[in-house]
Amino acid sequence: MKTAVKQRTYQGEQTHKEILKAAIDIASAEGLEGLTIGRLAGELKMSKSGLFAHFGSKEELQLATVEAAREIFVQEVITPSFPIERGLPRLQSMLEAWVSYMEKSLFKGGCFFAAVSAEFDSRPGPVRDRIVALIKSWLDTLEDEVREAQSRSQLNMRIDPAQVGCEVHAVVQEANRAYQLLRDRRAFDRARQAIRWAIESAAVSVTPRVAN
Amino acid sequence: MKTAVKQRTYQGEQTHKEILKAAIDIASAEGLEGLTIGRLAGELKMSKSGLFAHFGSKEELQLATVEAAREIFVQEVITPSFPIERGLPRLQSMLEAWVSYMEKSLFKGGCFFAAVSAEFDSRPGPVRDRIVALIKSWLDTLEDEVREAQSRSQLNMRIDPAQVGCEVHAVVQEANRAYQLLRDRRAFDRARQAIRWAIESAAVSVTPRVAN
DNA sequence: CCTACCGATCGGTAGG
DNA sequence: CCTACCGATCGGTAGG
Repeated sequence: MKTAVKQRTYQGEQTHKEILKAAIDIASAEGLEGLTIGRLAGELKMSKSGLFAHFGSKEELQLATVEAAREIFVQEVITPSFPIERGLPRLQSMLEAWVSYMEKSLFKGGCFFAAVSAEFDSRPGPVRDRIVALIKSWLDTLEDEVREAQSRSQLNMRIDPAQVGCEVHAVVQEANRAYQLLRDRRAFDRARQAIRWAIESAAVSVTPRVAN
Repeated sequence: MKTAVKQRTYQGEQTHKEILKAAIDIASAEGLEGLTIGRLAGELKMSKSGLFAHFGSKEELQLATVEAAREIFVQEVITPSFPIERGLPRLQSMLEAWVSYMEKSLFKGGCFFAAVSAEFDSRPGPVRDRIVALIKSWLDTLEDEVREAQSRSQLNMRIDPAQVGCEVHAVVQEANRAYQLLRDRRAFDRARQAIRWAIESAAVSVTPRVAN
């Protein structure tokens, strides 16, 4: 009896995970609104209401999908950089992990957060609020590591940490867009190059972009 | 009789323009799929089928909306820079016009092309094809002006024009995203600053980002 | 430009 | 987890 219950709970959890994996894939390509319950049920060969039972509403499904995507992002991009020394080394490590993660094209539609942040930037509600908070927090993490690099004399004290954070964020996002739209894989190395220049030009002693 | 016909044609054209103006506004905020015929008809206080008569299908409406948005972009960003001397001056003029155009927030959801390119990057079809072609053409325009600046000895011959084109494109897109998502108006000046640095570090004689 | 429809699909519920 | 529904809305059509 006890085993059966446990079995069912384990099965339920597995199903839950499978649903969210498929949901991230669909949402990265067609958005969190394009993620309809019927579409998702069809993909998983489940009934609509069977799937629906796992979540109370479409909004709850969207929020759970955002959370699942967040966990993968943290695991792929942030956690591997924890052992790295703080300051410039960790900043570079996180940025390289981020570019690699995009280059691997883990999800059908590329970066999940790039897709859904554009989709929800004008749709008020808890889903937008959560997406905004996560992106803000990632920008803060980058900015903070720039500040740490300054305090360790790895970057010039006179540059604005927010400015450098935004610049590196910008070029990585551009790589995702260029790849998704133009299918140009050179976009990833361009992002790496742009990151190097953004960091070098903020260094304590500036190295020119090209030899003159 | 003839006047009446002309009148009706003129009226029809006016209505057509009004529809597309509203369509761009809705699509910039809620996407070209969120632009439903019922929603658009409601906004314009027309019947669904009355509005539908102007276009043969939803796809035709989407394509017409993309074209209308393109015309506004050309008029706001590209045309004003035609009188400017080619090379670095024209490049800077186009980029400043682009940032200003975003800062003005002409449409409800910010940059139309930022919104719909993210939405359609995984939806094959003529709408995606058209959006991709327009974005490709804008990137080519920027890259071409970098090349012109090189041939006029305003930028270093050893830098890659595509790299600089992508970088400036990236930082302007980042400004739109940051403003739409975080409502931080400093994003526009950060974009201007990032453009200056991208250009300065590609100049014939490099100026450091900060005085050392 | 309108009214009056069509089948399909949406999010969601009842009941098991 | 299922079948069998609900009202609302979707893109689109007929006929005027």
